Amino acid sequence: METAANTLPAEGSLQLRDQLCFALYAASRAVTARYRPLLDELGLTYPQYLVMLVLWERDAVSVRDLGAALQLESSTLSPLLKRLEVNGLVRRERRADDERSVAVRLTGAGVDLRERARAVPLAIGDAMGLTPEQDAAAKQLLRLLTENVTRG
Amino acid sequence: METAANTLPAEGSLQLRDQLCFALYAASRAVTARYRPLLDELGLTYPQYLVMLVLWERDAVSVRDLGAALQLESSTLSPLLKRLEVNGLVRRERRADDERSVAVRLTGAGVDLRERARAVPLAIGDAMGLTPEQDAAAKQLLRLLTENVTRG
DNA sequence: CTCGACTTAGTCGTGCACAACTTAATCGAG
DNA sequence: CTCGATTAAGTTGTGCACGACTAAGTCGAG
Repeated sequence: METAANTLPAEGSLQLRDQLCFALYAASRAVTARYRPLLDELGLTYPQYLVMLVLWERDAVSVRDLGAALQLESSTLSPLLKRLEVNGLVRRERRADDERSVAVRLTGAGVDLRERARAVPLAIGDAMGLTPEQDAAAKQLLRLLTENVTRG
Repeated sequence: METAANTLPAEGSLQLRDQLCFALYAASRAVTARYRPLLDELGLTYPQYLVMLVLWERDAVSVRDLGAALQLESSTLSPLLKRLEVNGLVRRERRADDERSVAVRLTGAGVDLRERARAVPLAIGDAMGLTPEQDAAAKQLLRLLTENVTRG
């Protein structure tokens, strides 16, 4: 309900503060920054954490399917997965039935990390400080936005 | 084939698709990707475009004030500004009254680029496809989220 | 005036993101 | 079966982002 004193949403404004894109960019970096100290404790970066979320849901995922889930290119995932492998959280092996494909699997350490990670979304949800209604509304709007912007 | 396609059983708090943080991260990258071809025409990256937005509003801004406006560190801005300078869009000069500070100023080409950039927010706003009410609601939620997550 | 604390830009190292490209494996029309 | 098209993963180069650090200028208490 920002009216009068707050707004001048001119058509085609080049004002930084008017732009949804900047609010989005700033919010995304602020949230990632908030995750950083928590994920440091787990030895993960934020994109690595997202990969682990996928693997904790369903193990033995191809690089292709990881990319589909996270909307990331193999050129981003391949080095990231190599770092996760060096850190002992995943293994990679070519699939026998299709040698082009690589199955990414959790190691014991990768599986074990899940329990320590359970506190993370709770802490972040707390820091976000949105009501359940606001959280749901934000997710809905962001998914709509992503959908529109991706297609079109 | 055999394994499930894209079903999402909502059971745990570590589900990727339940997390606002992922919706935010994906939306931010999707919007930036949408900007890319438009900004390529102007010879700008998305963060460079944000810097230009600030300079088009108010010229002769210090690196410090750019950082405050965009929430970016000097370690991000310094190389970015150097690239803008190489591309002929800005000049940098130490302030006479405080030699620590650097004033970033638009060149003629930098000023001229503003008119060509006017079409960009219109095209993006169109691609986002949100109603004015949804756009306002998203901005409000994202600013609240950023505020909460940054402080706290 | 002096010297230590603070401020401002900037450098360096690490890790994303992504476009363009490469390599290797699989598929499929003829 | 064959060979060109397609697909999967990875490599390379560029440009953010940010933490840790550095160099240089400014300020202020004594």
